[in-house]
Amino acid sequence: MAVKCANCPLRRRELFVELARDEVEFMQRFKVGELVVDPGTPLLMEGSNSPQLYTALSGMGLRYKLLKDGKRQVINFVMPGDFLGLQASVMGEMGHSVEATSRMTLCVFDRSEFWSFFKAHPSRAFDLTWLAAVEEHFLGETLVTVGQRTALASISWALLKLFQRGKQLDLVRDASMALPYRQQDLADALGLSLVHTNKSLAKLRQSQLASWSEKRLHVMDENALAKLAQTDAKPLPRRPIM
Amino acid sequence: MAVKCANCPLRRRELFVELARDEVEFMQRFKVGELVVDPGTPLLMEGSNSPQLYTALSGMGLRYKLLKDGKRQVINFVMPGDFLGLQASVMGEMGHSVEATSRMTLCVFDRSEFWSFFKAHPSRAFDLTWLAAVEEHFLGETLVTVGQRTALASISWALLKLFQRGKQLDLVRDASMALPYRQQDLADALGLSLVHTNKSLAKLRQSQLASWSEKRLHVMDENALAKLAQTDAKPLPRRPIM
DNA sequence: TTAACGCATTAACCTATGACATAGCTAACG
DNA sequence: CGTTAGCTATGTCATAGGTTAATGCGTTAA
Repeated sequence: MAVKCANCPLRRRELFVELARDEVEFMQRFKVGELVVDPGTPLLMEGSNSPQLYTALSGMGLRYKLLKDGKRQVINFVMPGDFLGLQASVMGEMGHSVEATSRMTLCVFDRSEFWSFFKAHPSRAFDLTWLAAVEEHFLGETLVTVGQRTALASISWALLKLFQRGKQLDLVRDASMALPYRQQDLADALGLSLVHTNKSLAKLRQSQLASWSEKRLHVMDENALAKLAQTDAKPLPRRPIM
Repeated sequence: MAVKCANCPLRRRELFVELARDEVEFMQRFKVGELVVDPGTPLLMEGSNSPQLYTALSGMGLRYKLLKDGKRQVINFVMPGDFLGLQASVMGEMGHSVEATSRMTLCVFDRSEFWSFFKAHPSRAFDLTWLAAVEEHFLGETLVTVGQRTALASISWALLKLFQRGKQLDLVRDASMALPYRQQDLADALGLSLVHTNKSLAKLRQSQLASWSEKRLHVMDENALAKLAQTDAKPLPRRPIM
């Protein structure tokens, strides 16, 4: 049974900006249902123009691109609140694929009504653009990481970001959260080899700043971790949720 | 004397989707003038919330981020038709800085009217989102490059993209175009050292596929270059222009 | 005219990271 | 209970690319 948008617990999280009541009602009209998928399920395919639009409600996943030689670049980690399918809606095709890495539940929207976001509700159209800008902003930071930081700093940065995201989604208990990814996923996100990722994770664990094993991330010293990652520990900017 | 939007020659280039007449008139109302800047001029600053919004009309520039240790990541190369300042408009601050690397002329829009794009003209709001999605798409490709490709392939990829962009902007004559960047700029875009970039450029020159020197890029064999870059030479998708 | 500067180029040397090989752990399955 | 498959962990060796430094060359500034 699908959650009514009016009762959506996710939307109330600290990370998200508040919606006016009429905006919530507006969204409710587009919600056609909920989808629950198992780990490994592909949700969107690069190059496709699929009619689905989702907001992740729970669980996690990956955005990624594949090269012809089989290499994979993970573009981003999908967490609750993320909006999936925007590129296909505006550009006509997805620039990357998306798949679940844990059991996920997704809010499904009717894309044939997408255009009415723009026509009928300017504030929601604005938020859509905002979301795209947030994504662009984050990809810029990722590029800095992959291009300029050392392996250890990259890994620290990635774990820190995931942890901050988790905190604001209320996924953290006792400085620890579930992180349902494989080391290979992180390696592919940072342009590192699996082996080197593994070794760097070990080093990080020894440093007592953070540890990630058995699908759980523990962060012992967020500030020191941020320092190692050559960044500051300032909270993530708030953003809209669809 | 500023060009009237109705007569804008840039908008007619192959790269851009066509605008309806009323859309052109709508844009004209926001155009407050034109700006001409010299090489090296900063246009937007990371973290700032500047009131300017630009569309590049001619000349080139860079989007980049700086790290505290002085390293720089070039996020993207700015070419005619690019829209600058969107992030600040929706998120409240820029995620990167922008500066000119050649003499540039820019179309200046009044940001205080930005909101009326959404309220008064849904199709233009849609295009704004489209632009953000295009940028996100391109950053994804860049991430693949920096994360997965070898130095030579990265450089081939970057030169190919710049060349394709140039072609569609009608900047290419005799398989060659102006490319007003330093080797350091390309190095910072691809996460490579200056020295290694220089050596790889020399190798590319020897291979007779492409050469870039004295601020001019020559592409002798686009398909072979694409192959070296591990990509295909398909034309860039069309996109809106503001 | 010279000095100073920015940029391209080259060479010598070094290291962070990748590739390969192997082994152990855990979960699923018949 | 043994087998298989997927993942993590570690050691050794190889290399792509980084770092440093020196040279040259054209342009600007005094």
